[in-house]
Amino acid sequence: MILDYRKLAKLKSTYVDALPKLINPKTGRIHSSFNQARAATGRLSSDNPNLQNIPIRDEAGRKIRKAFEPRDENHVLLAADYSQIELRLIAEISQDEAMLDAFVNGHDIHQATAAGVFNKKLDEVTPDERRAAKTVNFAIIYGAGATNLSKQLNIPRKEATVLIENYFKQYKGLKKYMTETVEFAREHGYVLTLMGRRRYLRDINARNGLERSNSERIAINTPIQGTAADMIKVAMINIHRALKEGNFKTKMIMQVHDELVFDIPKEELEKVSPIIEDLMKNAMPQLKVPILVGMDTGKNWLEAH
DNA sequence: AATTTCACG
DNA sequence: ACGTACGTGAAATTA
Repeated sequence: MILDYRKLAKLKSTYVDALPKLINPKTGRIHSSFNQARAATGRLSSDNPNLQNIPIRDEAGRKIRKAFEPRDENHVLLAADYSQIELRLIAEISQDEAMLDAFVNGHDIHQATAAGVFNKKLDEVTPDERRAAKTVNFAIIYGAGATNLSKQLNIPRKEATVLIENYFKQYKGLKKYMTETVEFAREHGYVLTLMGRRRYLRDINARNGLERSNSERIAINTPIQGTAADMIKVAMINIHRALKEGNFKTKMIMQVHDELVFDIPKEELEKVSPIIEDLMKNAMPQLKVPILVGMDTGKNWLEAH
């Protein structure tokens, strides 16, 4: 009951009460800031208000997302998302054969991972196994250990250890990438995204084991999260230019890490949406791994997903 | 002013 | 032997 209460109190104080106060009387809209040099990985952040943490995961929160609408009834919102961008990029960066293969062949990556770690054929994977494999995929990106994974999956630590072992048997290239990235960081004191942006890691050679471990996880995660950030930034620049050069009235109004949101006059939709899709997919055209973009429109932000 | 909690990717 | 999942921002609570 306390948790239920807090869930609603959070939504009320952070969104329902706060957002209407931030509507600019001249424009009738909320004008937040997107900070370009704040997040250590190269992501954007958003504040005043933060538009990158508008609820979506549960029913009460979805009602808040519904309140975000296009400027008028002649416009629609379009949301364009990169599909599993960080997993695709770890496959690309590590050049792991099995993971690249899964993406190239258009497999469901979580299902493919489940088949590997549970020693099953693709079509024999159960929904629970797929869910567990999804958690493992994300745990790996963040450098989680067996203790954490066991808590996430509500299983004994030993079983989590086995899952991780099977995972790296399946994706040997990922293991290699992680080891080599930490070695690179120890030697140079920084790590790199695919586009060459650096993040320095002061504690990578710390004598304090916890500090060192923290830095090692950052070393593993930053090239992935940071490359995804680089990619969407390139896409945003190219899209902005294309909208300008085409004299479109479409406005790019939000970015949420792997998603762009546009306010589009209905009559422009047919012309503009393939341009957006193309420029998002091809922001980094030299990659082996396929990059997919999902797109949807609606009369509010919830419907556009 | 610092910490905790919780919203998102 | 133990223990550690990455990146944010806002509101409420505690010091």
